[in-house]
Amino acid sequence: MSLRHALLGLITDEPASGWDLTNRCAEIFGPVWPAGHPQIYGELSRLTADGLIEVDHEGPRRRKVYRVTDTGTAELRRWLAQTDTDHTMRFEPLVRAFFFQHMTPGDLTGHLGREARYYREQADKYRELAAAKDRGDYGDSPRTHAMRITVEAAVRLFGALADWAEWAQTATPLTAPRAEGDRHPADPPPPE
Amino acid sequence: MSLRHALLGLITDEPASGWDLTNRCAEIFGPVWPAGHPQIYGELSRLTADGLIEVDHEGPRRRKVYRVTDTGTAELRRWLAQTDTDHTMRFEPLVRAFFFQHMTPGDLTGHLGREARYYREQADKYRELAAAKDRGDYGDSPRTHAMRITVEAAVRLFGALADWAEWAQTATPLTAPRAEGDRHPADPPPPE
DNA sequence: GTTAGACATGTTCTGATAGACATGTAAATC
DNA sequence: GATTTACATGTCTATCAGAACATGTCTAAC
Repeated sequence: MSLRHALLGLITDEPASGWDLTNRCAEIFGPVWPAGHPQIYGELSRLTADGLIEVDHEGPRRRKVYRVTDTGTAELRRWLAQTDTDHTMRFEPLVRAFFFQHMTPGDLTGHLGREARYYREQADKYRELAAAKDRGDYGDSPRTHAMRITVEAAVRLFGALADWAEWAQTATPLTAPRAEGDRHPADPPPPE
Repeated sequence: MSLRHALLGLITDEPASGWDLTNRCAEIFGPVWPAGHPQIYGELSRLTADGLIEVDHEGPRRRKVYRVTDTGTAELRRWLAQTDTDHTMRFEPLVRAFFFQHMTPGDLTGHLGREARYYREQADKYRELAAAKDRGDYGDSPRTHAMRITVEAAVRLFGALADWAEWAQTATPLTAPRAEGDRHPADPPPPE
């Protein structure tokens, strides 16, 4: 359950409302840790109950602004320093890739083309996020250097996938030799 | 829910039991789509009920061997050809990385060192998997070329992360200039 | 013979996730 | 004045994932 710590981290960076956090999660974590507002509001209640954050009501609207407590800061740092982290990466496209052999060459290259475009977009998105930071678009407080390191990770990650998809498109007409009696599902049935 | 299709794909490659599939999932998909045996056995029941696979009892032990049906093959190909795929990559380390600024330089470099080692190991693991395939260690049926493409994706993915962690370690003593009144949580409190 | 380790298959419970449902306000445009 | 869009906060329910619980067999070593 790292949404808990993601929220704790964002609130530590600066106080924010549930609405803010919903948007910032979508923008910053995007596809690496998706979370809808139902989850976020629920987790905020729990964090408040546990005393890791506290809430102030602000403005004419009943807008709730959350601030981190000392306990919360301590917990964030404990989480960051943890050595036994979870490296699980749940990533369907890679699962799918294991079965590319069952696609026809045409299907496959079309598919890889779309993947390449998508990953390139994601890499660009994070590059843009870093640039926006550099311009100070975000009310720039502490996170500068560290932010750049992180964004670099995301850029490399998506960049590597984009490179791969482009390489795989040209490198692979799926014409690998096949064993006897080992028909591709897309092949016409053999004559009797 | 792509475990369904992962299993369908593996069974299409060759008939297998729940035990086989549990091990193959762990070995092949490893950290990109983890699945324990409770999930796998459950999904196999559902796949059987839906007529996508069928089961034979084999040997003295009540070992159940699953085979794909024609309906199952069709469903696999439908899934592969889908254009609106889910690109979500649930990846906690990247979430954590967004809050590196809250770590002390020492903590951070130690952390990055561990990350680098782990990712390098994963990349090597997939490289080895590809090499084993090339040697025909796996009773090599159809998946050769396609397998290599996939493994290449995994190698690049983990390789990019390893490169990043190594780069971040040397490139970043976390000494970025900080704004006035913007204390690092790990700093000693300022004198009164 | 018995014990240990690999093989093999399930259920159950708890927590995480995602989509749908539900409500209401402030500001800007028409 | 009415409508639309963005802001803002929640609940409910179904499904999914993961850990623990539970059972039993075959094979090889002792």
